[in-house]
Amino acid sequence: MQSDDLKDAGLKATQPRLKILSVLEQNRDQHMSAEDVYRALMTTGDDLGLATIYRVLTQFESAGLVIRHHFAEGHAVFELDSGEHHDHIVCIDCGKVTEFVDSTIERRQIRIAKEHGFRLADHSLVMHGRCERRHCEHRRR
Amino acid sequence: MQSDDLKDAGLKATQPRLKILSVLEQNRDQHMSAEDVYRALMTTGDDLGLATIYRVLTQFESAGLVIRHHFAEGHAVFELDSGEHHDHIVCIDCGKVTEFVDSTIERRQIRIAKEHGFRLADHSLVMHGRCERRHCEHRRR
DNA sequence: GTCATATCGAGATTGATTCTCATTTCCAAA
DNA sequence: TTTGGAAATGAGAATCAATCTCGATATGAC
Repeated sequence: MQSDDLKDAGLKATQPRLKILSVLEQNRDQHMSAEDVYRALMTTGDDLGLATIYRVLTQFESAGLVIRHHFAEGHAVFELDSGEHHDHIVCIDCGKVTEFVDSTIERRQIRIAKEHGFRLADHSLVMHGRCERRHCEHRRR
Repeated sequence: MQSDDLKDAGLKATQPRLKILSVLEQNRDQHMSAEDVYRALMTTGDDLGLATIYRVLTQFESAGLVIRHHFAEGHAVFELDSGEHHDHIVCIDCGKVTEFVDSTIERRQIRIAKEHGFRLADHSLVMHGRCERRHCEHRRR
């Protein structure tokens, strides 16, 4: 049950937090911005304050429930932490995000980081390109 | 001569643009934010408006003179386009940026992108990690 | 149920960046 | 060289995402 997830994370199981967690679970395949979560809750009649969304998402991040990404130039996006590491390709034009894992790159990544004096403990890798035209119908907001 | 660089790029060779270009050239090894450029010019007594810095950097980017990066969460940084492609590792703690090129990763990168329907024409790759403690003295602003 | 405490929400605030528009600069033609 | 008009600049207002403040409210241990 979700309220246990929250308690395990050391957070009280409040209505707002449960609602936000629920939205994230219903959109496991998406990367949602705070604004996205806000709007999703609006449509179901749960209008939480935007400040709360930001605060709770940050708490979730600290608790290891979600991962925060800074893909595009603008706003941060969040995804539930599945526990399975993966990297991302982001379309420069439409913002579409695709996940992938490539063991060759994983390996070299760690090696290169080490060569340059970096510990990749908390690593992430983002590639930027342009996706096929047909995906670009929904332009970046 | 710098004014020719500007003209070749289709930009009038104005004083502000020459000054900004000059700052970037004097800091080829750095990644500078608009604010950094602003402060650098302050110290030499050339106080351009911050709006001008932002506007000119954007023009330089469109003209292909500089590359804009969005490494950390906050502000964008710029570097003169050397024409030689390279990728970056950014320290999560102090913001230190290191450049590298790895042909294995280059190759797989293109392959992976293609497999996922992306054209990597204008690609960039950023890794995030933590650099050796001793580099972290100058904390991120 | 009661209470101390954690949490919430609305609105103010911040920080980076962009926009507006009156003034200034550039440059090519006279 | 002077001049006219387009392009560029600067100061400050506006914007946008995100954070902070603080009085009001909900949570959960007792």
